[in-house]
Amino acid sequence: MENYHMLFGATQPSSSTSNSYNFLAAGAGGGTTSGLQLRDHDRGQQQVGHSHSGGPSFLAAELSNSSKDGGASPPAAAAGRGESSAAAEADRTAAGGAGKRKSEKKERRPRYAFQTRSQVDILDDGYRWRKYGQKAVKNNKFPRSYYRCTHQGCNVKKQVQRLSRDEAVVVTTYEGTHTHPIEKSNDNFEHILTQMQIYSGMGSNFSSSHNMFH
DNA sequence: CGCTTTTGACCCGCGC
DNA sequence: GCGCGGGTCAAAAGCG
Repeated sequence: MENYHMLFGATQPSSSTSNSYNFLAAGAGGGTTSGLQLRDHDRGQQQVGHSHSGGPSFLAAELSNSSKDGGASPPAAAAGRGESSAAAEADRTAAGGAGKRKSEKKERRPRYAFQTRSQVDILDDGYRWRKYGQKAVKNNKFPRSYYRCTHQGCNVKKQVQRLSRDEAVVVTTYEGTHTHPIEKSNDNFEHILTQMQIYSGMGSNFSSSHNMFH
């Protein structure tokens, strides 16, 4: 499909009081990353959706606006104990004491947030995910679910959360890029569009859906 | 049977 | 230094 390049006006760097409302992920070939406020991210998104040009990417606002986390959140960085996956982490080393995080070069993990309106929490994006955790976050009444791509060597993670404010809105945050092709046909992708509508918290008039993907 | 989900514990960074 | 909040692991249960 084409690229639905919808960049937002980007707006100003806000960061002033209240929620952070900036960053977004651009999608598609014309992708433009506008100011992302997320952490690393260097590869500038290499197609999230594989050959399909990534598909729509949107941003999410207010994932947690309590006191901390004005918009940036700790980059994960493989904490956990013990080894974890092969990919590159190893930092923690055996010394349980201070896990200094030196890592030299491999830490680039782009993050993309989408905000969609859907009745089902997990949208089928063509990849297979295994849930590895679920936690309740402070300001939301709905728990946040953590998924990881099951493909070997692919450390893409994703977390899904529903806003307590709008039960209809589901925020999906992807972290990392897939290193393998999708296993499902993309036709399905259209199907997923049927079950949700892209929702933009800021503009609100992104035209409403369906028209953009035909 | 194999794999996914479930669920409590653990761990870590940061704020106080 | 302690506590909170959040992210991940790992063991057992569930489901196809």
